[in-house]
Amino acid sequence: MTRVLVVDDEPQLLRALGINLRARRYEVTTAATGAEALRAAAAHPPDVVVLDLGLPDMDGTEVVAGLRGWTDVPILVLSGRTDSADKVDALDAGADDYVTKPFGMDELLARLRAMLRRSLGREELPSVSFGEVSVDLAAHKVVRAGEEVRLTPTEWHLLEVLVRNPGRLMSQKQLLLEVWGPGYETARGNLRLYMGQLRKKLETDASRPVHLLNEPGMGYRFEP
Amino acid sequence: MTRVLVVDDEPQLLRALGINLRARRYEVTTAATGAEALRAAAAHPPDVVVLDLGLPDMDGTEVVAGLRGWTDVPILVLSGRTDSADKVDALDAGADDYVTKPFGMDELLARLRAMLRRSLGREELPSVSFGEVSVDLAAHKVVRAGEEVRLTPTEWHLLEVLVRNPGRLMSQKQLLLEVWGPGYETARGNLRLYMGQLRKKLETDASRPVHLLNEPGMGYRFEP
DNA sequence: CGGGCCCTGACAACACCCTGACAGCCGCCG
DNA sequence: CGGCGGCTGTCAGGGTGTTGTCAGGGCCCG
Repeated sequence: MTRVLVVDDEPQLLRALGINLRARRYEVTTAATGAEALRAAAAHPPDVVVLDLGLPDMDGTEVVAGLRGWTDVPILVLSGRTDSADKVDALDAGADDYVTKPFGMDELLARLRAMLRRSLGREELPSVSFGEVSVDLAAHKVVRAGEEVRLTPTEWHLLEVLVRNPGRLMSQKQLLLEVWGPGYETARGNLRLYMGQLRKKLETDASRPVHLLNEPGMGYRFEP
Repeated sequence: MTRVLVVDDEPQLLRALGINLRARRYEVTTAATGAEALRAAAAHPPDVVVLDLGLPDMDGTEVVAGLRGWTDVPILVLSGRTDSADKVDALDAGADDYVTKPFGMDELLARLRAMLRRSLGREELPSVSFGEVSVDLAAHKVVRAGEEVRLTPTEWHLLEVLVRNPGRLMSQKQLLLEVWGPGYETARGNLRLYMGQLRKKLETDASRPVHLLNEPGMGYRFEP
């Protein structure tokens, strides 16, 4: 879930933002001062920060600078001041967007979506690790104990389906349908063969698998 | 130099923006219609787009969608409409920022800087090296063991796509689509041919490639 | 006309996929 | 207790598709 840190000293606004964000299924944490905001961000790195410039303890641009010192998290600045110079200062300090109060909640949410699209949109690493093996779904790469493992297309496809459903039991029919397509639901021998290949290439002891498990009569399960 | 594409149908505004941007050492190209903007962006990919929503030939969000179909270039939208719904539509269509007219030039420039900080920061790779070869993406130049290597346009295009995705497996369809465009998805023989040319020109032993690798049945991978 | 450049077709070598067969394991039943 | 059938893991062989490479022809441009 996407985590938003909202920094504002007005309880009203804080509450309104919290309600709206939570209703959109964001995870919201709040801070009322700059110092608190920096602590909260460090303790629990957010995916995006909404920051009111008018804080009681420190200047808004200082907060921006304090965050920028160690993180690239997108920062959306709220301010009551329409002065152009303030906007320029905040943006040049490292903020990503600047919205003046009063603002429409739907516009704010749209701007948040636009920012998140940029930072998360570059897809967070769909990389799964188990034992001495790590699977990078984006790069189509499998590394075991530092060395790259070569997989054939079918092996990869099967592994991908299993890894995308960690801990879940996948019936043979499901796996055959997903990897081989309709018409191969009966080729159970095939599945055994490729599961064996994967075990040989990925398990430390192929004869005693730990991650690629079989449930007799039911199907197979990937356990991270 | 940073390249800005400014799309607006008001000659005045176009001139004002052009003067201010060029004074800040941006490289500016302009377009007065949506169709022209799409052509210009395709011919000469910009680093950032400033787009007026009020164009004579097409709706602004269509232009955004047309760009988003193939590029992640940051888009800053200008509009005379302060209506909140318009902002939401444009941002959700894929725009990154929305500024209402009239606007302060310094604010616009600060917003441009903020957008460029994000996208260029992420872009990196002006030059990539592997083995005895170095590829300068900006200058369109390839040097091998100190000597310049001559590449044909298609060879270069293919190499560029591979180098921009280091370590990642690129499917044949992806490569064909990116290099030859839609309609050539089936011309797999072509891809083999040009991959061979690149290997012959860049690999030390073309028959035993180390950096331009094939994964049978899946695609090709560039390994630095 | 000559020179690049791009595309097509052909072929050998290779990698991959499927099939069939067999042994081990387990639970069931005679 | 022993035989039996179902399920699983493993191995080897033949068929099929893919890849690398070469040669040849069309196109554009100087």
